[in-house]
Amino acid sequence: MDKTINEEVLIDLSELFKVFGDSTRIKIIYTLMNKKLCVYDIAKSINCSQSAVSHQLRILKQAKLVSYNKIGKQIYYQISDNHVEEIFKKGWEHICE
Amino acid sequence: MDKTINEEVLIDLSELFKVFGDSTRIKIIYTLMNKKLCVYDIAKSINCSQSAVSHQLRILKQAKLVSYNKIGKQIYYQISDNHVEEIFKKGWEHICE
DNA sequence: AGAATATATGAATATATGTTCATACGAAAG
DNA sequence: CTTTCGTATGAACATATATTCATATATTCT
Repeated sequence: MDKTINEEVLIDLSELFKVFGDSTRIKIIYTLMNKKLCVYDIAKSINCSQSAVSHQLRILKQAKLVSYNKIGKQIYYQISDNHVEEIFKKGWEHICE
Repeated sequence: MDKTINEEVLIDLSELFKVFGDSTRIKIIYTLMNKKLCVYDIAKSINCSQSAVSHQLRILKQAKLVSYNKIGKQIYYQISDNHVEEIFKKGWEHICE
């Protein structure tokens, strides 16, 4: 393996997939597809504690898989770009075949 | 979230991505793209011990991401289907933009 | 059959990770 | 300005995971 060019990218890639590789986070991603939701609604939707969701949202934010904007007291989260949904869908296809 | 239909699939999906979410495994996948290799050559290629590679190959086999066939003493591994490369590439695109 | 080679496996260890609980922070409303 | 609501955060705990080391298994070659 060409260390200078690829190794670092491969590590980044594994870290990207690691973010998708948790059931809470993948549920959050799924829940946010095509809509914005605040933390409380995400938690309710995936039947998980507010705290756990908040922790996982932090990881999703750091990985730039979700973005957010504030409206009043609430913070609305959304999928940050199309790649996220594409990766999700490719995985989904693999599962469902 | 519709528990009866989707929750289980989402868990499966997270487990699929979890397999991609390790640097050793993603290196193995990358190394196997477009070619078959035996365990020793994989290990040499990604600069990792034979044992560690073997352990990770087991996980990749279980997830049906790689398949293999025996030739003499050696076992040649390969990517099991196109989805694997597509998922890899989608992630790669996300990283490199 | 015995030696050598290729791979797999189990136990042990260290590390990483996710959840819970308690609490802090910040904004809006009264 | 105090209370309330929504969210974030830190510590603690339990669990999961990856690697190493030693060894087992299996196949080929002499």
